[in-house]
Amino acid sequence: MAGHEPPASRPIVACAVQTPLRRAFDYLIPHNIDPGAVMPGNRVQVPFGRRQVVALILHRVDVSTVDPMKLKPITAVLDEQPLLDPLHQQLMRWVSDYYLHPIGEVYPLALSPCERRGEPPASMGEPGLKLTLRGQGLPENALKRSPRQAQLLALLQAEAQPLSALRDAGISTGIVRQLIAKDLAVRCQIDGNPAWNAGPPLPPSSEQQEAISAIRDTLGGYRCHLLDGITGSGKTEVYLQAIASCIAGSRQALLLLPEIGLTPQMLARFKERFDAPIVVLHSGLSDGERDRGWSAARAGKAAIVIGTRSAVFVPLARPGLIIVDEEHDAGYSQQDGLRYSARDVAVKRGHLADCTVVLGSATPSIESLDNVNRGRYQLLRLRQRAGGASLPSARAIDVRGLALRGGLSTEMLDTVRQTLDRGEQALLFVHRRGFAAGLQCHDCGWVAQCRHCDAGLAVHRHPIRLRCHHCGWNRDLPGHCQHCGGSRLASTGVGTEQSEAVLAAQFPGTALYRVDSDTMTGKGSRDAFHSAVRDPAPAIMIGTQMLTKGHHFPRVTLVGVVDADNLLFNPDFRGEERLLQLLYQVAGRAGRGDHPGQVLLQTRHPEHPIIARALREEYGVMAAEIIEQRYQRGLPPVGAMAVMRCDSTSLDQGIGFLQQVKREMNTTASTLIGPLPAAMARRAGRFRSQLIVMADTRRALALAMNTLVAVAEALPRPSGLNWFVDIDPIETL
DNA sequence: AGCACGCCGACT
DNA sequence: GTCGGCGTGCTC
Ligand SMILES: [Zn+2]
Ligand SMILES: [Zn+2]
Repeated sequence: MAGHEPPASRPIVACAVQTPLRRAFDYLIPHNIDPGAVMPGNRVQVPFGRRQVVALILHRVDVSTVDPMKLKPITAVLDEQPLLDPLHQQLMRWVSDYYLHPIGEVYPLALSPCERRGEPPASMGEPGLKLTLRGQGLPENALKRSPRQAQLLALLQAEAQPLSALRDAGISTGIVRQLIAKDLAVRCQIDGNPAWNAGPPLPPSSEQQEAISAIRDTLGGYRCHLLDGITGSGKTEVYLQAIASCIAGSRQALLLLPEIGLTPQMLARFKERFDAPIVVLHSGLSDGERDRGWSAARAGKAAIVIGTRSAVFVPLARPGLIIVDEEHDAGYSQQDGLRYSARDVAVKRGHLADCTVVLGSATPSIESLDNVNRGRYQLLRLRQRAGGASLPSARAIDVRGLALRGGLSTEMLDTVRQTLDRGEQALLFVHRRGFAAGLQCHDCGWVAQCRHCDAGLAVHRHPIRLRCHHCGWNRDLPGHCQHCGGSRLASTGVGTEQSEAVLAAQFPGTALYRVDSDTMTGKGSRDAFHSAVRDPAPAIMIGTQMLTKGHHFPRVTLVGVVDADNLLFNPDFRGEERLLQLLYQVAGRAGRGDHPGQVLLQTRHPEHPIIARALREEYGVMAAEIIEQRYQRGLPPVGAMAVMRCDSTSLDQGIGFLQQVKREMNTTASTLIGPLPAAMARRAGRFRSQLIVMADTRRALALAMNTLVAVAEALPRPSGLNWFVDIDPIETL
C-alpha cells in the first residue's frame, strides 16, 4: 500500500508510539504534510498495525533501517507547536534510557490525559460563566420572581464567575442552565490571576536565612541543595521564601510531595503566602482538572506547581526551582510500569534545565547524604526548632516477660494516662492494621495462610474475618484448627484495632482516633481527623505509618512505638535506613511548640544497636554509620544496583527464564546474583523471582542492563511470564 | 499491550 | 455446522 511511490523520496521521522515495545517506529511524511510542520515534540496520528494511534515525533531519520516497503505515512499532524521543548524531550529520552523502559510508554508521561488521547491541549482558564449582551442589558433588580436566578445575575453583573465559585455560593447547575437557556449567560473561560506576588515572609531564623540565601544565590543555574532540617525547624518557610525569589525572577517553581494527602495543607500555606497562580497536579484530580493544570504549567502561566511524583514530568515554560519535600520517602518511587524515582528524575531535570533543586527532609536518604559527602549536593542544615522547642527525650521499654494488654505495657499505659492528665495528647504507632497479625493453633502450631500468597492472614474484627494484606483475599474466622481440629486458636501480634479496643476500655470518655487504611477511606474521614487533631482536648491517636507522614500534631507530647521490633530484622540492605527514618519521623511528631515531648519504644531487643542509640544521637550520626557500613559491604551508594524481576504462573518457570538470561550473559564488568525467589515468592497467585545485578560504576551497570534486556527480549517469552527491570531498586526482596 | 489469525471443543 | 477458547506472531 505504502509502496506505490518510491518511499525514499519522502522524509522519514522516528516516533514514540504508545506500546511496550522497546524501540522507536519510523514513518514517512506524505506529500500532503509539510515536513516543516513535523517537528520533534509534536504529536501525530499514525497507523500502527490495524489501528490509528497517537505518537510523538522524536527526530528526523536520514537512513531508516526498516524495510522501505514496510514504512507507512503519518496520517495527520496534531500540533502546530511542539508540546515538549527540546530540553523536555531530552529528559524523557534520559528516563527511557536510564530506566530501560520503552520510549513509547515514557514520552506520554509528559502529556496530560486529553493530550494522550490525541485531543487538543486544554485551554488554560477555569470554566466559568459570564453574561450575554442581553444579560448585561437587564436592570439590576431583574428576575425578582426567581431569587436564585436573581442572585446569580447579581454575581455575574459584578464580574464573570468561575463555576467553582458559583458552586461555593450555593448556586446549582440547574440555575446556571436556566440562565443559559434564557440567553442571559454563556459559558466562558476565566483566566487565572495574572499576578505573581508573594506576601510578607515570616522573620527567618539565622539558619533559615542562611539556607534561603544559599538557594537564592544559585537560582538561574543548576545546583542541588540538601535541606537537612529536623522536624519543626521550618523547612516550609525556606521553601516559601526560595520560591518567592524564584517567581520574582518570573521563573516557575515545582514542589513535589510524596503523597496526595499532603497537598491540601501545603496548598493552604501557599495560598496564604502567594498572590500568584498555583496549580496542583496529582492522580486524585479529574482528567479535566489535570488537563487545565498541565496547560497552565506548560504555557508558563502557573507560577507554582505543587504535585506528587508524576508531576515531575509536567512541562514548564520557564522552570527555575524544583523542590522535593520529604526526599527520603519511598512514595517517590513508582513500583509498577516505569519504575522511576521522582526525586532522581527531579535532580536530572534540574541539571538539564539549569534549575536549582532543593531536596528537603528531616531524615535524608543515605544516597543524598552520600552525594553531599562527595560534594555533589550542598548541605543546608536547620538544627533549631521554631520557638526553641526542645527535642523529645526517648526511652526503650524492654517488654520481655511483661504482661501486655493490646500490645501495650503497663508503663506505656501509665505514661499515656499521665499525658492525658496533663491535658496533652498521645500518639501510638502500631505497625499493622487489623486486630492481630495472624491466627495460630495453640496445639499444633498451624497458622492461617492466604490461599494466593506465601503469607499469613490477619485477624480483623470489623467485620470479623481473616484477611490477607497482600492480595485482599479473605475468609471467615475458622472455629477449629484446619490441621489438627483443635479449638484453641490464638491471635498473634497486635494490630491497630486491638490496641484501640484496649485503650478505649482503659480511657473511657477520652477522644480516641484510629488512623489506618481501614478507617481513612474517603477524603471526608481524613479531613474529619485533621480537624479533630486541632482540638486541644486530651486525646489518643493510634495508627499505622499513615499517621507519621508530615502532619502537624501541636498537642502531642507522647509518641509510643508499640512494636519497634517489627522493622528490626529486615533482611533488605535498606532495612536499617528505613527503621532509622521511621523512628526519627515518628519521634518528630512529639512536642512541638512549648511542650517538650517524650518517645517510648517497646522492644524485646533493647540491646540492638539502633534501638539502644536511636533518638539519643542525631539522625546524621546514625546515618553516617550506615553509610560507613554500606561502603564496607560494597552496597549502594557504592557502585550501582539493578534487578531483573520475573513474575510467572510457577516458580520454576520464572527461575528458569532468569537462569537462561544469566547463562547468555557473559559479563565480567558486573556481578549477577541469583536468580532467587523473592522474599514472598507467591503473591496474589503469581510467583516472583529476581536476578540482582551489581556493578562498580553506573556506566558498567548500564552496559550490563542493556545487554540483559536485549538477551531477555531475544528469548521466547513463556506464556504467563512477565519480566521487567528495576534500576536503583528500593528493595531487593 | 492490542489485535489479528488459527485451529479444536460444545452449543443452536 | 459456527461460536469462542487462548496460543503465537506482528506492529515502522
Ligand atoms: Zn492445630
Ligand atoms: Zn494473599
